[in-house]
Amino acid sequence: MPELPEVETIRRGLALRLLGARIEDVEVRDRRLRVPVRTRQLLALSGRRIEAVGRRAKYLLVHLEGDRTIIIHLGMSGRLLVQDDDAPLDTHDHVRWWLSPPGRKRRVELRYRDPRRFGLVVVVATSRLGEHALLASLGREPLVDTDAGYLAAQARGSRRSVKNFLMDARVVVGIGNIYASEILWRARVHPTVAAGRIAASRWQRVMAAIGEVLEEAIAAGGTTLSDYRDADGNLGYFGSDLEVYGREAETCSRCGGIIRRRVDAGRSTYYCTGCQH
DNA sequence: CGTAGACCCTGCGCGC
DNA sequence: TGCGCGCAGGGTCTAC
Repeated sequence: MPELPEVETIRRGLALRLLGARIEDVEVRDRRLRVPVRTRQLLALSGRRIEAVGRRAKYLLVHLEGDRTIIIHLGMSGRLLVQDDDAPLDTHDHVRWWLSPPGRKRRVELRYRDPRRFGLVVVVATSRLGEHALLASLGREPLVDTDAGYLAAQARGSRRSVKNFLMDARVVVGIGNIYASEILWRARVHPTVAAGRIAASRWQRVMAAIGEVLEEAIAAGGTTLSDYRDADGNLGYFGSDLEVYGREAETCSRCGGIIRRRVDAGRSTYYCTGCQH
C-alpha cells in the first residue's frame, strides 16, 4: 500500500504521539505475516520505552531502550492505528500494543492491521540493525543521497526498463509503482526506455524529479487511493495531485497528450504519449 | 548474470 | 442481489 512518502508520514505521526511511551502490554492475534511474528520476542519488550521512530526505505523502525528495535513493514494493505480507547476490533487486527505515553493518564493503543498480510513485525537488536537480512542489501535513500551520477553508474549497461530500475530497492529505495510513473512523467522520460541508454543530463532530470515528487507527497501527507490512512487514521490528500497514475485516457496537464496505461508483469504503468520519450 | 514473471493474500468495484 | 473477474500501492523467489 504505502510508498516512501506514506511511510514517512506515518513515521512522523508515530513519533509525535509515541515518543517516550512505555510498552505496557502486547497481544498477537495472528502471527501469519510475510515473516511469522515471534510472539514471545514481542512480549519480552514490555516495560521498555520508545526512544525514537525511524525509517529505512519503507521499513518503520521503532527504537526501544535496551538495544531493541521493532521493524514494521506495511506491505500493500498494512495500517498502523493509534487509538485513545479500545476501538472495535477488525478481523485483520493482527498485533496490538498498549502504551503509556509520558505525562498522560490514559494509555493508548497502537494497532497493526493488514488484510493481505504482506507486511511484517520483527524484533532485532538495534546494534545489529544494518546487518539484518531485511535491511542489509538496500540501496540509497533518495532524499538523502541525491547523486544523479550514482544512478547513471548503476544503470550502465543495463537493458531493463528505467521504470523497473527505479523500483529496484537494491539501487534506490522507496519508489513504488505509483511514484515510479509520477517521477518519470515529471522527468519527461518514457518508462520503457532502457536504463542503460539514458544520458547523464537525463539522469539529472530523473534525480531531480525523484526528490520533488517524494518531497511534495510527504508535504501533502501521503497519497490516498482506496484505503490509505496516516498514523491518526486521517486520509492523506496527495492523490488528487497525481499527474498520470490512474488517469488512463485523460489529458496530460503539461502537453495535452493522451495518458496511456500499460501492464507488465501485472503492474500498471501510466505515461503521457505526448511528452515522455 | 540479469531480467521477467509468478506468487504470497484479501477486498473491492464492476459487469452481467 | 449474487457471482465471477480483474485489479490493487510490496517484496521475494524461480526459471529462462
